[in-house]
Amino acid sequence: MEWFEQNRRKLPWRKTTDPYRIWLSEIILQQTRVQQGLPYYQRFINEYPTVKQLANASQDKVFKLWQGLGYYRRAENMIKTARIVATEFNGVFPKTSGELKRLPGIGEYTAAAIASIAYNEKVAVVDGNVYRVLARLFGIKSVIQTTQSKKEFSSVMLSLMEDFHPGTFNEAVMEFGALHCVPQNPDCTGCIFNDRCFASMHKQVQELPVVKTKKKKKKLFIYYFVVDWKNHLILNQRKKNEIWKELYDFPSVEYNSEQAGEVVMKAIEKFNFITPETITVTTPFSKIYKHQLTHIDIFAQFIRITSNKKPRLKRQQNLYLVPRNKITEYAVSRLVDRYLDDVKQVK
DNA sequence: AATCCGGGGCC
DNA sequence: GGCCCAGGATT
Repeated sequence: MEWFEQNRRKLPWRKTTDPYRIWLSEIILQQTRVQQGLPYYQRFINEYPTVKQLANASQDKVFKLWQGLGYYRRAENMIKTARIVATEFNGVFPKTSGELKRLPGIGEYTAAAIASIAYNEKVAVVDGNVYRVLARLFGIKSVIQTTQSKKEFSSVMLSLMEDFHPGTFNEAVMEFGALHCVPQNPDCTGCIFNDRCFASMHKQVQELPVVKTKKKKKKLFIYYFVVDWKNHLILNQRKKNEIWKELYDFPSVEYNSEQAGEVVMKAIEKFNFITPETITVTTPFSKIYKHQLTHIDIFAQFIRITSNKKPRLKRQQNLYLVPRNKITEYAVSRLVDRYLDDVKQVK
């Protein structure tokens, strides 16, 4: 707690106990570094200072503001929760971790964070920082991210919390993990726990915490069709339970292996909104864009198609004919954003 | 309990 | 190129 007092970063959500702002910061910071989330937090607070204003926002605007942050289900659940709080709770977030956890996008960690920071409830947070700091300090060798170890670390946190302010104590452990007890090459000789840290004394800093072995990455090959009709492009909103849910991209075909050009050309016929006789396909295709996600390596190629007949779009296909100069109003993945940057005449 | 979901920065 | 981040929902 003394270390935290002296070393804490000045972060905007630390200037307030407003549950809305605490909640917003926690949603943004799920699996996201503070430095990456910071500008997004500022933009959301500027645009939507209260939960009711966020609840009244359109999904498209919220997703555009969220663009580039990843894990887009967070944005979807964030809107849901904002609307529930605005309508069912009259704009006031529930005051216990148990009730908070029932809201979409709020799990054990986030419920504990909000309840302890905004409402002084004595509950412990367990995040990546907590796992690392406690595992090293006390030599806890349980494999993290199992239901059992989550409870174990939570109980250790509670035994340490004593009568400190719960929210401040939770933040202190996380901040210590984020700034000092970092994953790689921490400064153990300059550490306040130097004389009693299990990992440091037993030279197991690199081995702790014990993490599950990672699964092998899959590969995904996406061939995008950029269909142009009279300065309009066809956008596709991804709706299924797949990557980039709710974001916009172009009609595409996806494979788990690289495909020959003829196969891709043949695939165009499956799109019933254009007819092969009235289109011109520009060759060669674009360069291959490599895009790395946590669990997939994506290889994408963009194929420009000019149509001299108006595409027939059905609403249920989630396809939209959009004027070129309006494309920037739609939230897209970083992959598509990168492509649009490369061909600015489209953007 | 296992699996899926983004993007970025650091070493 | 691997690691991991103020995790949650679904299966």
